[in-house]
Amino acid sequence: MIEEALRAIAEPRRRDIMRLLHKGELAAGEIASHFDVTRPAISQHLKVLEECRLVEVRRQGTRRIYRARPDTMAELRRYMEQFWQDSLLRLADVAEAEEEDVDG
Amino acid sequence: MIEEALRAIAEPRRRDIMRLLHKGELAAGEIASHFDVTRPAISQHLKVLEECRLVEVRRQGTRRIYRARPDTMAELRRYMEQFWQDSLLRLADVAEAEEEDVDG
DNA sequence: CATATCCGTAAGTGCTCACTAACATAAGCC
DNA sequence: GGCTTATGTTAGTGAGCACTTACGGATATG
Repeated sequence: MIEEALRAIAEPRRRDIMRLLHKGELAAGEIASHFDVTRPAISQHLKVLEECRLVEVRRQGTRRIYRARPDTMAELRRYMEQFWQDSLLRLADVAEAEEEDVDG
Repeated sequence: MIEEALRAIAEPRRRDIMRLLHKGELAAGEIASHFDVTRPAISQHLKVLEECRLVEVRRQGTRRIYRARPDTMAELRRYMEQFWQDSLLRLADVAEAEEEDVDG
């Protein structure tokens, strides 16, 4: 699930959509009006974002209001933080070890 | 460039490769031996990771030693942090505003 | 009910990509 | 120069995906 969220976020257009929603909730048509692609294309992106729980929808008359889900955003952030730590901290250790090799 | 790095990282197999390299540098064959896919598949992943500067290579005889690049990792991390902030902080504001709406 | 609005869905298309199998390249060893 | 080792590259394949066009469904309005 978090896997899907990461792949969803890796797509530029979907990040753009998320950035829009960070300013507040918007109807599907309002979101689509910000882009050059057709409305169905945005609708499909919204479906992907909804399925990985990065956004949620509520209906208001004929309109569908989308909003970002901070909980999933935070979850994804923690996942990435874990990845950075498994990376940067250990790489720092590696760098130190290599310096010792050079010095010794 | 940072775009490509994010897309590269979004692929599970490439994250697995990066996690291996976080423990220290490895030859291409050593990396491949950790996975069930063929060696060329790993070689192509390594090429992608190298092109977006997430890893770097050095040659040692017939072997090619790969290591992670902390600078690009850090750059990507900053990029994502920016994204989270454009997200979580603002969404917190939105939540407060909505609570006020409810209360008021 | 008829119409307009807002929006999702289905079908089709072209592109990207992860993977495999086969070949090519480069360095060490006899 | 042959032979082995280690690895990259090429061609081909199947799947996924972003996009468009055409259609369907649900809700307000007369």
